[in-house]
Amino acid sequence: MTVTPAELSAQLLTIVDGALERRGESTLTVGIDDVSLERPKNRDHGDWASNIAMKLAKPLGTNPRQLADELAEGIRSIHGVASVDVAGPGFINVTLDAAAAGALAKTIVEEGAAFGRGTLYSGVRINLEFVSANPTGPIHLGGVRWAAVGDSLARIFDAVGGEVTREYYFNDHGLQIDRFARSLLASYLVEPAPEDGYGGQYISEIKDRVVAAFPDDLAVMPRDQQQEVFRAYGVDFMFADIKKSLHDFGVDFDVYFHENNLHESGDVERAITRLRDNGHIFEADSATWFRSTDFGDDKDRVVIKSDGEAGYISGDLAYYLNKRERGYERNLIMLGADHHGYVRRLMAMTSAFGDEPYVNLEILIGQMVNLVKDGVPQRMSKRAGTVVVLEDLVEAVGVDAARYALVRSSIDQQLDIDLDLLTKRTNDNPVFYVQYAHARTHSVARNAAASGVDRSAFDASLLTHETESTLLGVLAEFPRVVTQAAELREPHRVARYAEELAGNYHRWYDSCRVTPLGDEPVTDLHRTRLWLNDATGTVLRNALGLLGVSAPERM
RNA sequence: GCGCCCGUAGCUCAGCGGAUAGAGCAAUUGACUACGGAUCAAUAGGUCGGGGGUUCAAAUCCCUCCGGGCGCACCA
Repeated sequence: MTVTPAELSAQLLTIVDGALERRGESTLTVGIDDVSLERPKNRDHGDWASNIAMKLAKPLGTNPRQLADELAEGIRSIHGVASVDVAGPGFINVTLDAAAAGALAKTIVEEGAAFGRGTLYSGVRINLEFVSANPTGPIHLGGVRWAAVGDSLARIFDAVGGEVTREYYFNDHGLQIDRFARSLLASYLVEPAPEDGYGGQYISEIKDRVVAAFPDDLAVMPRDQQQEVFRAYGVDFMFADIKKSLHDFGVDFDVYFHENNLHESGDVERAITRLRDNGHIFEADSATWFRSTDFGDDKDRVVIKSDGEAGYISGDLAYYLNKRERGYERNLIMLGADHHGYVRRLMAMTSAFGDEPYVNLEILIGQMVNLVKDGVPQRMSKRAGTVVVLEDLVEAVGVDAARYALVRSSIDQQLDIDLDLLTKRTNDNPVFYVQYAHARTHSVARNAAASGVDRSAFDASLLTHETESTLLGVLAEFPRVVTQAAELREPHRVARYAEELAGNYHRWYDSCRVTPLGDEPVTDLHRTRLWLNDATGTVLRNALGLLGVSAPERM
């Protein structure tokens, strides 16, 4: 019978409640989070530790060690607990017996891909918008980061029961697109690129494709019609390219939402009307404004400009309402640090619609990606030809290495990408360390089969080696890591966990053999270890899966 | 000036208010006639940017100062 940290926590909660009851304490409530056990860094402190006695000592007006002793007494009677010690200022250290801890290996193998999944967002409809790069050029390094992180986050939400929609906001309305069209046209007419336009090789390539695809004679058309052709065809081509490169990167969106729809469907007017009805709209300087300062924004925002055109925020208003009407209770948008100024106005909008900011709408701000060469940050410049786009990155290091490098750091941290480093010194990217560990589990399993070791027996009490109990402890943490990554919106936790697991596996491999040496007989210890080996492979595969990184069986 | 993020080992970065702050790379030294050496073991390397505060306990929370990045339009 398996003893998981979750079960242990639940039982500890009962014990704590009992202690509170004996004291006649009714005002103090203790939740499951308060008693969640942590894995001590130091092995001498047992398999699991709780600080609950220290937390409760003060409100109860008691001595933490005394309380800990009392709780420890109860914990000793839990099935599978080998020993309980009270240490330091009042830590309760729990050591499991080998059989109870080791049973997990079998559980994991039997659960397979389901191990690690949770229920945090069961049935919750989540809309996760990310990348959303303008279709005016290929996806740059920054956008690639959001692609990797966003997709991984979506996988994690899915793993904890969320009904996730990956959404790409396709900005096909407004000035940027005009500039793009004018740039294509200029290229076609062999004129210099517009001052505010786009340059680069891809412009001329797209131009050629438009010319090839357009059925009629472009040359005889008036200039404004030519530009319209380049706009319509060019955007489609660019967009198809973006879709394809994202797909090749392992990122597929469920919804590509066209901003134009919001303007054409009347959603924008409806959104403004709704705000007006709620009294949040005013007229000034012949423009129409949203009084966002009523909701904490630092200035009011123009929704209809004095020239009658919709202000930028109008699209956001309509888009948010549209998402809400499509039934998403949680809407997340990932943006780069250069957009962090939007957060306040978008939260003001959320409040103005009567929703709860930071709950119904959440903006995840990720810091910028720098291209580094020989330790020196490179200014990414189109003219200097130092722009790195999605395809460049994948071509240089491959999808797995690229995704892993982008997802293993906190998004709060600026990220340096050194292509030479990632390419030449592959050890600098721990993805290979993790993948190798996974490949090794399969290699071991193949050898085991060849030596006649199978999973016909399982005796967890045999898993007594130090590296085995450590490995089991790490395996047991996986579900919590996934849940925490979902709660905090931090996929990098899964990557770091995978590295830790891989390290513990390698160490175990080094000291515990699954296949017998020479003519030694096959024993139940070998068979049981095969379960542990396979369990580790399963968890490594599950973890890499959450990152969108492959788990090769051979390397 | 205001706002957001960052400052942890030589470098790149983890670190959920807890026990002796960790990993990879780089450095030094070991381990293959043992399931793959893309591995493992060991050594060295830290005023957790500075200063206050809260707490039984602070890298973690609060205040402040100093550095670095980014942003503050009737542009999108």
